[in-house]
Amino acid sequence: MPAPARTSTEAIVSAARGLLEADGLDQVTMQRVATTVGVRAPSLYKRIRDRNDLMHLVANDAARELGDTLSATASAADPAKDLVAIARAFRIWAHRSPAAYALLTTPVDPSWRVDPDMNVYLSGAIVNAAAHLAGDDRALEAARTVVAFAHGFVSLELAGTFRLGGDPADAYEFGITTLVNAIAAGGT
Amino acid sequence: MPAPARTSTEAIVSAARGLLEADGLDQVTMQRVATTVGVRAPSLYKRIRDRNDLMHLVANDAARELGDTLSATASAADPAKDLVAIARAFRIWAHRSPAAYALLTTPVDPSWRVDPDMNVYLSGAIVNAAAHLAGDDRALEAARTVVAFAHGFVSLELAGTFRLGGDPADAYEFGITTLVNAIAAGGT
DNA sequence: ACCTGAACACCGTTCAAGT
DNA sequence: ACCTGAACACCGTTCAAGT
Repeated sequence: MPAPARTSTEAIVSAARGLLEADGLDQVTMQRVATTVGVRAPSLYKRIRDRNDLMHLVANDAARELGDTLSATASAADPAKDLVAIARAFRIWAHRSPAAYALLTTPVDPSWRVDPDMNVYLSGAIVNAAAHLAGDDRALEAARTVVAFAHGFVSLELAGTFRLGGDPADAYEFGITTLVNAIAAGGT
Repeated sequence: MPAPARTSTEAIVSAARGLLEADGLDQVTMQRVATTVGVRAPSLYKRIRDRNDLMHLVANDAARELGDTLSATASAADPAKDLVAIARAFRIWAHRSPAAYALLTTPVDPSWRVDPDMNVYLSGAIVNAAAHLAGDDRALEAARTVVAFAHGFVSLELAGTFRLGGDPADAYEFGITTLVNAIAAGGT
């Protein structure tokens, strides 16, 4: 009784994320994921509990990737510049992975939410830069404000809700800069 | 050959929205919607094209309702106070209809997006107040900034992404006030 | 130990047949 | 003109049977 493992959890999550970004959420079916990794649907249940669990893993995977990106952006030299650079990297990542971004920020089912510790990791770089800029006691508040604006802007932009006149990149840059200046000045 | 209309598009949309808010998006099935309005699933297709069309109608309905709420909030006396009051009403509405809010702002399928004119109506009160506060030429920019922050904050809050220390209502109030002040001062 | 076909309970959607 | 049961192609998930 041999047991040739023909796939892996990693490959399954990666396939699901690929389908998500390419064809949208409702094309991420167990059957399509299975055939993508070269196996039949029932075999997936050896590695994941169910489809909700799979979506949760995909969300976590995207969060880790975004967290890595933001961490790699901070240079720790100038906190104000870092905060702007992080916000910029945040928007660029979301534009590259719009479906994963939506999954991450607006889980369709509560069980899809990323793990708490992953959320901490995800916001680490921003909170760190905010602490340097605004002081430890105001770090969370400042980080929250920046994240709220950045997420709100990107989310509306990706959803196509913006009746935007000018260049969105300029508007984003302007909003973030204004916010960071206000934080540095002790405003927010 | 009589033809007793046993339901209506309005009743169908209302039932769908009720199910959405009560049991979540994937409980909004054609069968449950149908039995809720006292009919069998195939009959729904006499009034709506398909499930995507139904979700689109639900999103539009929610947008109209939110638009009504925001319009009713503006008093046109003090634009700065109006903007804060509108932002407050925005958050309260979202908290009362979290599932509809998510549907509205993050459509799972592109076909669910609210109609362009409904989007204009939805942002009307905010743009109007912003115009009074910042001038016509900066109105859109100012409105966009406020909406980005408000949506971002509420969205993260509802998704449970906030590692929030203090009272979120206070943090929201503080952020909006700071933003409105900055706009009034010509900052953003 | 992993993989599979068959089966079950569900979907969305179509359509011929009823009134 | 609207409503319905039956049917079709799909889901997610379970499980006994294969190797």
